[in-house]
Amino acid sequence: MNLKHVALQARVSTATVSRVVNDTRFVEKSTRARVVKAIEELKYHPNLHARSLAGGKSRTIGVIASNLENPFFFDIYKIIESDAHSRGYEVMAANTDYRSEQLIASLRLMIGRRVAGLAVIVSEMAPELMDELNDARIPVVFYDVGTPRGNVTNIRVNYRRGIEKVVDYLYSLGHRRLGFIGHHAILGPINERIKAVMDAVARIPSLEVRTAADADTLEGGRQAARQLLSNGYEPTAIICVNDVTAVGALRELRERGIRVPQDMSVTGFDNVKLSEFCYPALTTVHIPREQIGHIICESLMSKSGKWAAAAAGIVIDPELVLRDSTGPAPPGEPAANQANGKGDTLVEGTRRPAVRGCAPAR
Amino acid sequence: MNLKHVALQARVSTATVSRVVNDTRFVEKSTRARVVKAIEELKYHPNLHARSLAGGKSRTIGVIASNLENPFFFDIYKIIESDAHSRGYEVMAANTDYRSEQLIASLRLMIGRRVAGLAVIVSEMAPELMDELNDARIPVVFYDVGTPRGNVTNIRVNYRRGIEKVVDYLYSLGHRRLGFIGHHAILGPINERIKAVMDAVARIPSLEVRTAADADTLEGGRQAARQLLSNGYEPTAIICVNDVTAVGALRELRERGIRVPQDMSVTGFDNVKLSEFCYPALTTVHIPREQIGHIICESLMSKSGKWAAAAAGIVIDPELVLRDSTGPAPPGEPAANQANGKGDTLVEGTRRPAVRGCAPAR
DNA sequence: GGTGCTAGTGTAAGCGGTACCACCATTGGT
DNA sequence: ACCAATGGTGGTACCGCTTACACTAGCACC
Repeated sequence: MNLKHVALQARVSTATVSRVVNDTRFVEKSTRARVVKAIEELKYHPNLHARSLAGGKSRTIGVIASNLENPFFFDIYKIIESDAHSRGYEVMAANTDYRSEQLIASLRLMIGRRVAGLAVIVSEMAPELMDELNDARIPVVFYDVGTPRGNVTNIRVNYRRGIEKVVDYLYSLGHRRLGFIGHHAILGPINERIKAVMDAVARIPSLEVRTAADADTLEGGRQAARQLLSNGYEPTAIICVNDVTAVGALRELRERGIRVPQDMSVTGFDNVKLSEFCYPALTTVHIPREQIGHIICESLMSKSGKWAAAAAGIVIDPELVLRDSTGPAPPGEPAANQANGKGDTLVEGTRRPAVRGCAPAR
Repeated sequence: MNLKHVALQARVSTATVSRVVNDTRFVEKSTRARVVKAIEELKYHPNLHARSLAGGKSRTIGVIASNLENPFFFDIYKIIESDAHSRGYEVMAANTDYRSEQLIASLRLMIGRRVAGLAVIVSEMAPELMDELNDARIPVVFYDVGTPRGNVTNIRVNYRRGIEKVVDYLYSLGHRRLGFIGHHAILGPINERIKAVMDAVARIPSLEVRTAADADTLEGGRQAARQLLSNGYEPTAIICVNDVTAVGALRELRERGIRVPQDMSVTGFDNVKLSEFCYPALTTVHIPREQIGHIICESLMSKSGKWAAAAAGIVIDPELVLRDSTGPAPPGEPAANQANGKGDTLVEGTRRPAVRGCAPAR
């Protein structure tokens, strides 16, 4: 069951067995064959803990995400995993569920495992934790939180700019009363996102907005929509913090007999695959998850720190993707300025001719 | 930054530090305080590899799934994770992407890490691997593959029965030409599933069916639907291997102007949350993922093997869930027997009155 | 005043590998 | 014939931690 047993069986020393297993140095063919045979007979599987301990260096990189259930996170995870595998690394994932205690636990776990690198893709990040991480001397990449320091790289998305594009676009369609659907995440960045929405709206005097929040799930989006619409407030467009919650909101609207986009426009965020497959397809904001994943791997695993240094300040400018869930504000609303005068770079999605009358009868 | 350093700093022995860290035995208050202080000052994080190695026993359980991107797998994973955490275990996940080499790699990884238990939720499983696992003396639970043996428990879903219920239901609605959308999984069980479909159809003489397959993703479902419909074959109902591919198929149909369920009925499988949120909501078959997750944890982590023994033969009988994606076969089809005479247990989903005319104009 | 507990602590033997070093044959060069 | 490489192998000191065991006080009990 361990090296010694195999060595005994193959009548060699443990060192030689180790050489065979790791394919290092020169081992005579016949000896190697004996060892391989012994390994198979004894069904020997090297103890990875012992290996890591003795070897000192780890070949695994950790990924901590807020909610792997959301394809946004999972897509990034997958990229990291495939990049890592192709370089001979393993990947360990951990979910925080937006809970900071869980983040702490996961962080300590990763440090305890002495991972070779760590990607932290969460919205809840306390400064103390960053210190703790910094002292652990592990290469770290943060997405969307934290600040670059010694061994930590930082990738940011200009979320604010993305929201502005959405708001401007909705404004150009004549929408004046907006709703925002967020998700529960008590700490920093999410509030920062709500703030981004508030600020984007505040730039334009005639706009107003109300917010609601629930879990970062389909059901959460639905609940938030319900909450948003339950107070007599009647927005003509709902901006959702991401595509998943947007799909949740779509369902609530459908069940209320509110047609999208005729009666109500809805926007998502992230441009997750699902946003193309739901009905109606979501107007959303594209976040280049693939690129993000690659950058993370690059700065975590490339020997030269050059790239990492370059990436230390990377900020991504997201693009608007137009699909079928947005349209002109319903008539009876304040006169609309239909021109899209903002000069934003719009990416035309797989948009089809306006769709009519598709909500189920109540 | 190891035990010794801490011991030195706190002027105690390494054993005492270990006792403090693990909260075992009796350590005097003042001593403990000194140690804790030293730990914090030195930002000490115990090396988990060393711990596992020295301790001998592991507190982590492994989960290997075919495609964690599919909520079916992820839901089970989440249950396992939460159950495990509440018992003080860690969880390590691995994805195989339906690739058997990846399965082998993941399996060896888990064995190498000496996990305390292993849940294998995949469709690709070669017998040799089962042997290898069996010899590793690790408690294992298989979902849907393998056979119970020494330390392996087995959970099965009567997939065949589920498919029969779907076929019978569609038949009762007058459908005679069916399509089946699967996904690429070369090995055993999936073919077994296609076989289940074939058999279920073969029971009823007037039925015919054709199949298509692509990846287990939204896009894959769409491609498979495209493939299915591209040969001049005109089914009136499409049975999908799971909800995700069904949602993919829905999109393809929508884009072709084929109305669901008026022109075409579509069914999913699994009853994933998404199946309620897509449009139209999917008629599907409920697989109790929560129960499955709990059973897995129970048989992996309960000290008494009683439960495990009981679970060794567990077979789950899935239930049909009716929603909006199925309806009577379009007129012009062979006379339909509208009665649902099969006496199946049907679960009435959140079904709303028949919906009309909702596909976008082409 | 021994004897037997118990609480509190130190010592050191592993856990299963890795990797450095030493050693022994062969070689081949001079 | 001698020495230096070189291929192939064994010996063994760690890696950082847990844990059995030993030891020391202090205290209650005959």
